[in-house]
Amino acid sequence: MVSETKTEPAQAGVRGRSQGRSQGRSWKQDPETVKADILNAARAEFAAHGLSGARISAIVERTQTSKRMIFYYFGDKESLYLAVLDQAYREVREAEANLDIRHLPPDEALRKVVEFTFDHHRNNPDFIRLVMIENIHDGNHMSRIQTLATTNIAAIDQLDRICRRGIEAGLFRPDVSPLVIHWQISAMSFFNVANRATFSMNFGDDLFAEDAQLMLREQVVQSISSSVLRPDRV
Amino acid sequence: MVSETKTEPAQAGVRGRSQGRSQGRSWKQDPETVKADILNAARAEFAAHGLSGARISAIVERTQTSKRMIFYYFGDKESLYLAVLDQAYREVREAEANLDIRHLPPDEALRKVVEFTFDHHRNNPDFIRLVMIENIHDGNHMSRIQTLATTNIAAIDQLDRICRRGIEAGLFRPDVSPLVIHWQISAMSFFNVANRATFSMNFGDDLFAEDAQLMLREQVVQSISSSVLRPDRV
DNA sequence: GACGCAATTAACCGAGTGGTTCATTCTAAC
DNA sequence: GTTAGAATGAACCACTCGGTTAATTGCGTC
Repeated sequence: MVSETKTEPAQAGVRGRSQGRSQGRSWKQDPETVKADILNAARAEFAAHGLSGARISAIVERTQTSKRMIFYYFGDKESLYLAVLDQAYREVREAEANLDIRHLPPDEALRKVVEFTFDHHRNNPDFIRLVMIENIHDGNHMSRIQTLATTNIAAIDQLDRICRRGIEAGLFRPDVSPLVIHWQISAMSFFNVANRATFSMNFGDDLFAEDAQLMLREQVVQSISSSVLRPDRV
Repeated sequence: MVSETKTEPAQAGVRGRSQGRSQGRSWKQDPETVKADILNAARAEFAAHGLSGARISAIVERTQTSKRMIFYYFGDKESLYLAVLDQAYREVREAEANLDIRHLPPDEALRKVVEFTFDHHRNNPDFIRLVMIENIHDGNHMSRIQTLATTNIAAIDQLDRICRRGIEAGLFRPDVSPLVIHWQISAMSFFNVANRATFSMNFGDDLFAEDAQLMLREQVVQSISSSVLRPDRV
């Protein structure tokens, strides 16, 4: 578990990069890489054990750096946690923005969004765990992140555009609410990852096999569709 | 936050009970009450701050007892957490068992189950938080609770009976899966409470006003219904 | 090539934490 | 009333953990 990493051939790329700007540096004095290294280690540790459960020493062990560096760059544990949370949200927003569905008909666009969200959550369990943890803390740290409330509305905007198009096309009910749709999509996609442990302990893990997951995803698509489509268009 | 509670008139009923058997005792030597008192305090503290975030001293403060008593009765922090979790699940199962829907037609019975779950989760945020916390710990403690896997299948059985009746009546699709239905109901009911903090920070708290919650609940009912009902019976 | 500052290291620290020791008090049984 | 054992209180303790101090090294600059 400690993994001495002595004479590791590939050097894990952390100290071996620096190709961006100051390339070819010998071995030290590389703040950006160190910061990124710390951030990644911290993300893993916080996601695994929560804010209070995470140990600075454990973060250090996941790192090529020393404990001193963590406080040097991030101040204290809570600020580090905040930085991790911020970065995680930033990445998710970025991924969302790269989903191009403007050319699709509304119902197919909606399906795409559902499938994307479902898959994305599955593929980013650490992000899910960070959100779980932040909810345990009643979102107290998140409130200190600016750029959140503003940019995260993009997800709603996307759905809003789909809904408008769907209504115009006479395909969707005229009273659909993008916010509610988003709530439903998130709920099932999130729960699927977040509550896997307790759910499968209670009811078995059949639903988490690959084929069952595909089936569940399709179930979510159907659920959302039927709340959105006009009764006569189902 | 500390609340000295000195000369509290009603004595909070903790030391004032003892009517069960050894009634009228003066002031001490009341193990069952003390244990229950500790358990309640611990539940609140663990639900508020998680396993590692919870402080024994904070639990003591929520109690009429001393720290010594906690370890005397429960051994260590983790065992206390386990006892809390166990009791919480027990209560939920009990509540579920009291929901009598055998006399209702299948579609109405299903609606009742959805509404019950949605409301129950809303009304028991501490339970939700405990489950969230346990999921952060990958269900490692829960696995030590016996009586779980066995008795919790009751929830599925209930749905299974409804589904069978629905299929027989030609009302439900013949391929409905009670497990999947349960997954969907749980997902939305759980998310609604668990992720309230982050969701409302991102998208506003409109959905959590009382009327909006009623609307959401109805939305869940509709969602579930449309996945279950035969297309020609919607 | 000395200066100055950023980056880094190693050792250290005090508060807070889970948990314990030991003596005392209560209660029931004889 | 004595006694045995459960229940309780007060003080105590070892140690973990977040955070710091102070000294050292790398490196661009004049």
